[in-house]
Amino acid sequence: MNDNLSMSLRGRPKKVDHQNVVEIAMYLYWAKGIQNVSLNEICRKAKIAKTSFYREFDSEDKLMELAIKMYFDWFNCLLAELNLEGKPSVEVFGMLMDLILDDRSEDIPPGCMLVKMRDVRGDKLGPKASAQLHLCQKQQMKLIEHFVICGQQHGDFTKEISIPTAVAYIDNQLCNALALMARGEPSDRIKEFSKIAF
Amino acid sequence: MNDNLSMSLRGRPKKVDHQNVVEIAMYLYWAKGIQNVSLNEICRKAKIAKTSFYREFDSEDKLMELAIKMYFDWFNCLLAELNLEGKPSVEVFGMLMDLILDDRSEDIPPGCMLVKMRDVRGDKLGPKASAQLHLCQKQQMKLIEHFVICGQQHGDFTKEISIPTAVAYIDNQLCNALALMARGEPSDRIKEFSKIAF
DNA sequence: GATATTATATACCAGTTGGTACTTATTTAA
DNA sequence: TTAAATAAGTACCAACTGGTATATAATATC
Repeated sequence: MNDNLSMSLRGRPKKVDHQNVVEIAMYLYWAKGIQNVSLNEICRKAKIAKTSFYREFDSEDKLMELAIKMYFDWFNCLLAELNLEGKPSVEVFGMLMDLILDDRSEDIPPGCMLVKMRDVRGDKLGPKASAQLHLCQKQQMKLIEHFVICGQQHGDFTKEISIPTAVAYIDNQLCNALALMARGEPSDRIKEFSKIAF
Repeated sequence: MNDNLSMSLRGRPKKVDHQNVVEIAMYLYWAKGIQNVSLNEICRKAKIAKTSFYREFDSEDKLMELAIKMYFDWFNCLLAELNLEGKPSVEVFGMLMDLILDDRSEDIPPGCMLVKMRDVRGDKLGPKASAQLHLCQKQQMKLIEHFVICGQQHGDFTKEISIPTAVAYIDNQLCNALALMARGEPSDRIKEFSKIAF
């Protein structure tokens, strides 16, 4: 039932499934936007009492942090499966675009949770969630930078454009495509856009 | 004091300034996002009681509708001043981009109110505000379409790209630039982006 | 001055939010 | 069997939301 290693042997056994609650929160945040999901709703969907929630997590802020982290880990698994390392830049960014434009399986919300959170006002997020979000965004930029530098070393890029500009431009294009997907734009149109843009 | 033409002569003279309330609401919606402004806050800032508000307007939804309309009218005035009609496409879209990238005067919030509302969930807006928003967005697209068609007739565009695609692409680029401005991105970077994109 | 008319102000409504005392249920160990 | 330990459930908190019933203040006409 509960495979938590640090569980104590005595007392009433817990029913709340920590990971399951984070997962439910993640999907809700992802699908509806983090601003449009209340803690009460999460408890209702996860079928736990709010008191049980507060025994397991210390605040809503903490739950958001964990949900963002879970999303980012999932996303990095997807990336790892693509085996991008060593591939030419055109192929790398083509595969990233395909990943974005891919029709998702039934349960996965459209768009990217992190992209959707780009424009969330800073004062609406707690310190933990805010820090986690910035960390993810920084790592994402680092990843793009890595592939830009690799590409430039292989002569895939014109040297007229500086690396920071190229990184920001590509990040912007990918985020833009994700935002369009989230908005329900047909993927072939987005593909056209990206073809023009690159 | 009150220059409303339809005011009645009898009874206690009203203090609430209709236009002023709409204006305050517009700036708050514009600056903070329509989801992050409550009616109570507007009343506080406009220094009127909520009952006075409900005497003047019939609902929050109505106020949002009026605020969106006021914004759109202001925006169209700006456009009219540019005298775009008859100019070649490159110049038209260059001027639009300059308008976007222009450092605004002290009191005007960054970005575009309508662009900020693009990703607001439909169920968070009342029917009136929702309808007004869609109307504005449709008119905006029509305007871009107008300039695209004009440009294509003058041979400014390659015919390889269909008109709907070109319209959507340009709209997307402009909205994107506005979103970047709202996010605080430096305008010279955005200018670089748009140079690459066009 | 009395009265009709209109606007404002106080105080409330039910519903939501994140968060918490306190009681009750379920388990293990003594 | 009983006591300790742990978790769940009920019922609440203050602060906020959009919206309103009702009392009161200020004006014009009679």
